[in-house]
Amino acid sequence: MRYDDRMTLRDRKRARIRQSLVDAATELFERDGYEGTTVADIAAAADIGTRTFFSYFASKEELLFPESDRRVQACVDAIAARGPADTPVEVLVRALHLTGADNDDLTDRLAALRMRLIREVPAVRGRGLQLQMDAQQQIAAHLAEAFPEELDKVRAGALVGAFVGAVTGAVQVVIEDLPAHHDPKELRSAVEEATSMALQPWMAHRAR
Amino acid sequence: MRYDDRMTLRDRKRARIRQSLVDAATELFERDGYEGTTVADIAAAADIGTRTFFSYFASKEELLFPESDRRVQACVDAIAARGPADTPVEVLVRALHLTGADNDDLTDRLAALRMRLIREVPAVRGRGLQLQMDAQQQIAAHLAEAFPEELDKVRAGALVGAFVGAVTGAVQVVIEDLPAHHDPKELRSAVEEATSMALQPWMAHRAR
DNA sequence: ACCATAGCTGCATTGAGTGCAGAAATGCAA
DNA sequence: TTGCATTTCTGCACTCAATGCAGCTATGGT
Repeated sequence: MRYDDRMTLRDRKRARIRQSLVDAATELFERDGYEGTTVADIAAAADIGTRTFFSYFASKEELLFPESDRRVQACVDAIAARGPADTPVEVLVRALHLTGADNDDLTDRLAALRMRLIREVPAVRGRGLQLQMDAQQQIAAHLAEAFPEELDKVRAGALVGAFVGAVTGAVQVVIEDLPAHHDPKELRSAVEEATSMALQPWMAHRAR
Repeated sequence: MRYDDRMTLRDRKRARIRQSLVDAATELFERDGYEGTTVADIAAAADIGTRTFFSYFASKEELLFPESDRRVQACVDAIAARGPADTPVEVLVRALHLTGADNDDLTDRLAALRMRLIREVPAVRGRGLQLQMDAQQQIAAHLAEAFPEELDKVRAGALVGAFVGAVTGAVQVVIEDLPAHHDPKELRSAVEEATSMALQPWMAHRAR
């Protein structure tokens, strides 16, 4: 038996189908819109039974947030990789900058679609916010653990919440003001600008 | 025609039915749980047709957030009522403290239920977060307008986001650590503690 | 008392999501 | 390869939220 296939056949097949569901959904959402696409359509496009869809994704919205864990994991890793002289704020700034900049080329199309649907479809926005809150909580827990002397759990929650809230609040304003048909690159740079603007107070604090 | 009845009969009737829907929902959610209660049940308890329910509330979740505008309005008013020497941070701290403290006696039961369901039911949490974001955006817009020299729109978004995010992040941690069967008063004081803890960095800034 | 209109209602329909039970595919051992 | 145990897939039936429509009822103004 080969070892370098990192999964059993079952798992590889499963991963393949999962991916093809995301691909099919991306395609269909772009063509017919989110509400105009049914789960049955997506399942059919990926050639599985409608019922089976729900053993891959718990809901239609989840399709837009595959690997939501990855970003959180990256943050947690960034916290774990802190230097001995780092302050919580420094670590957090690094972690969040990193999170905002992880756009792989492959996921780019999905990311753009997601951004648009978060604006337009309440159900999607709701799910996205929920995932964000969950991520915040995990990050806060790890941060509190990493700096047991400087931060208790509640303070860590407040700190992370303030950071993420600042970025989100700034990005939201920027997105709203963007012309309806914007260049994806334009959005990307606008988000980056908003992010650094939001984090600026803390950066100044760091430079003291 | 009497003038002191501040609405037409139609509107008073409508308001009465709306309230009785909220009351019925509160009752039923407490007794049978959120998922265990159908919209049809609620409509029946308020003695209206199931179809009619949706002309009062756009969705089942809305029942838990009646008058979500009131809080926003209070914040906006607080901004409008600023003194000439106030800084954005000072105004915002006042506005948010006020928002957190507006528990009327009558809405108390609903507020407790809402808090619980936000924790337990994803759909409710999602809706709550959405309303929060909308509120943030409105507040940010007004704040930017009130301090055109100190803040542009993006910075206002970041500032408000940071405040609300800090409070929310802190509160979330507190709520999570609370024993399953907690005294409502306990929760209330915990939330207040978390709030002031979250706002502390800015209060210090103000005191300089 | 009358009429125009706003609001209420039942009916039918769509689509998400779940439970269940049988069929099919897979992993494993001989 | 064959056979067996277990996981996964799938169709079917069902519940419930939500919407469109068409007819009915109640209200407000004259």
